[in-house]
Amino acid sequence: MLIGDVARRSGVSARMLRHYESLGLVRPTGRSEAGYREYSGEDIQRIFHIESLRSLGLSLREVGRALDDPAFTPAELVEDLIRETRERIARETELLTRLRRIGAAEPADWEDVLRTVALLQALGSESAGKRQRAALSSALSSAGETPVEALVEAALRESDPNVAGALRWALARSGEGALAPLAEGLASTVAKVRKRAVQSIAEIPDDAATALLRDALTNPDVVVRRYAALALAARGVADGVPTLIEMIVDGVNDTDAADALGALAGDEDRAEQIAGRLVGRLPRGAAGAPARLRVTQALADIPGPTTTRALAELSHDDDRAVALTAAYILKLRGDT
Amino acid sequence: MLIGDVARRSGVSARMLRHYESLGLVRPTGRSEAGYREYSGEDIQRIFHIESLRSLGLSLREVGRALDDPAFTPAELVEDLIRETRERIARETELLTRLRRIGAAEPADWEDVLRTVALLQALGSESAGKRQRAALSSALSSAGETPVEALVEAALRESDPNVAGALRWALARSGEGALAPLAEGLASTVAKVRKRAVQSIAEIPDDAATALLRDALTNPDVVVRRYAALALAARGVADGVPTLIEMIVDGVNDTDAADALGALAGDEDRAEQIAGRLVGRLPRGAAGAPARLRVTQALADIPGPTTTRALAELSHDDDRAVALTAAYILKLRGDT
DNA sequence: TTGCTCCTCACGTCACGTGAGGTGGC
DNA sequence: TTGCTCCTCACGTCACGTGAGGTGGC
Repeated sequence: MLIGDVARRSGVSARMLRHYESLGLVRPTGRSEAGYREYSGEDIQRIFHIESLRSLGLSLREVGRALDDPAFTPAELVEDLIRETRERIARETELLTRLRRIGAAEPADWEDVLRTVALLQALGSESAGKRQRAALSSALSSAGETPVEALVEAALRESDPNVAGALRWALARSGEGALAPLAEGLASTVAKVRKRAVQSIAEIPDDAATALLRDALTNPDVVVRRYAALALAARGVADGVPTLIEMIVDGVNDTDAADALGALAGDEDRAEQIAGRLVGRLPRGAAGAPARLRVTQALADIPGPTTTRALAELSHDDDRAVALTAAYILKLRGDT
Repeated sequence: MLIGDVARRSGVSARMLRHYESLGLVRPTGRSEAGYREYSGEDIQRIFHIESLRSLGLSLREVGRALDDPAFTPAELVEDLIRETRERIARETELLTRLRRIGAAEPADWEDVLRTVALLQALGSESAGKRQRAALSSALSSAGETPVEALVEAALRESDPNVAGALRWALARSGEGALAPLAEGLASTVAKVRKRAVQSIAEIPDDAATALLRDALTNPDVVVRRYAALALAARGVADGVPTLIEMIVDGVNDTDAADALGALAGDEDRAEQIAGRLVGRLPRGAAGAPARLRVTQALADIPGPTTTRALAELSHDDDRAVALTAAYILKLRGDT
């Protein structure tokens, strides 16, 4: 078969067939009188074998060794090819993410692109100072210029508290785009990521963030629920009251929780409800004394008759610290 | 700054800096008396810009246009880059799958590799004939030579009934490796894939396949449950009896289901149980007559006193077809 | 005779690396 | 003086594409 036919059937150009020959990969079995290359069936088989190996990513040199050097065994090379392919995929995937973020920022010119590339690079930098500057510059730039997803990713990854603060501030100013990826962060398998997610959401003022915090009250992670409850209380939303009360009973961040309850107790009806719930969770006995003391202290910020009655009773508590505290609070309230 | 310093700080080799210059990308602002290139701060900025754009996958030519041609706007090019990156990832992912399958077959030499490549290619071919030949040759080759995952993938995708049969046969002979990916097929979102998966498992004789079929009895897809029940009955496993009875009542593949029940009724106790369940599901009234007829016909294959009593009653059924059929079966059984 | 195929030789592409042979600055 | 840096010119790499200029077969 002449070279043109072989090229047509194999999909390998005549130029490449000659190139293969010059590398010693396929040597046509014969030549016609006029010097035309004549490929035999075996030659064509060989060409298909070359193409098969090339389709796996072998270089022409490697193909040559594979077909002619019996000591050149596949195991190791195939392993290398797998590793290299994985690495390429990882790199390309990372590139795709960056490109998508740049595209999403709808750059008007290449300067916009360069700014975004620099920002993304700085957000992912090893240097906390660079990350900090990037976060601040992103917070100060006008909305839509920074890829929000990248900010969220950085905020969920950031361990430096100063940088984290700057990133949350930038997120709070970045518009609604942040909430969806932050909601994903709440479902992360990594505890720190979940915590950073709820902290970031807590600093976003709008109603959608509030709704997300409400959802977070049913998050499987108690840390998330606690942050959500505190943040909701600061917005005047009482849905997190049971969580806040548990925090007081359990002695976890109990002064913050007590402050939050106090803030919610501005409304008279709600104050009565909170007082009732707090009193209902008063632990009994000597073992319960520390928790009883915390609940007593929390009652200090809750007005209303239920609290007053409870404090009067607590002022005769078996535990001296509880009794003294209750009496002191009662005196301060001036409604003994 | 001289070229060596610039190279060290920017990570771009001196050779490449000269190359950039020859392409007109960065021209150092000055030259020393001895002809040394002197780069200014702006030049270095420019170099970083070049590297930023190259990191996005722009060619040097594209970088040049981006930095110098105001009409060359990013939107379109970024879109193209995204598309091309996606395509590369898709290709690389496909390559990785092939490489992994080849590696898993543990080829001793490159001939093994070539055989596997050819087989994978044939299994994915457009030509049903090629797929058929590949399936048969894989079924006839010794175990471990064919990447089982590829066979499963082909079997779950195959619409030609002949090829599908050959693939299921190959799978049945391929060892246990097939069950895990077939189990995934049972959970596919595509109905046809689920059906092909259960049909393939049904042809694998070992106990693990039987266990998988048992699990399949609780599959959300009724089609899967039915195939599983039929296959289990053929293995003497009675767990699918309720499904088989529903098939008879609903008139879906009811003769196969009746045969399956008959096969299970070889055991005396089980025959009584099946008969009891069948009689319990006898629909009443004129509207139920067709289903009643199917149940009656199914009872023909179930021995035992419960069946005999039920048939005696059915032989006086209001529906003439039911009554005649019951009477006829009773007569055949010879225990009127 | 015409159009097609084949031949060899060789340059171009892309983003570089690596010399060779020579010179300037500390 | 020595070692370092810089200069220009140019070839090599990898897997090709694309001629140019010439010839053979139907």
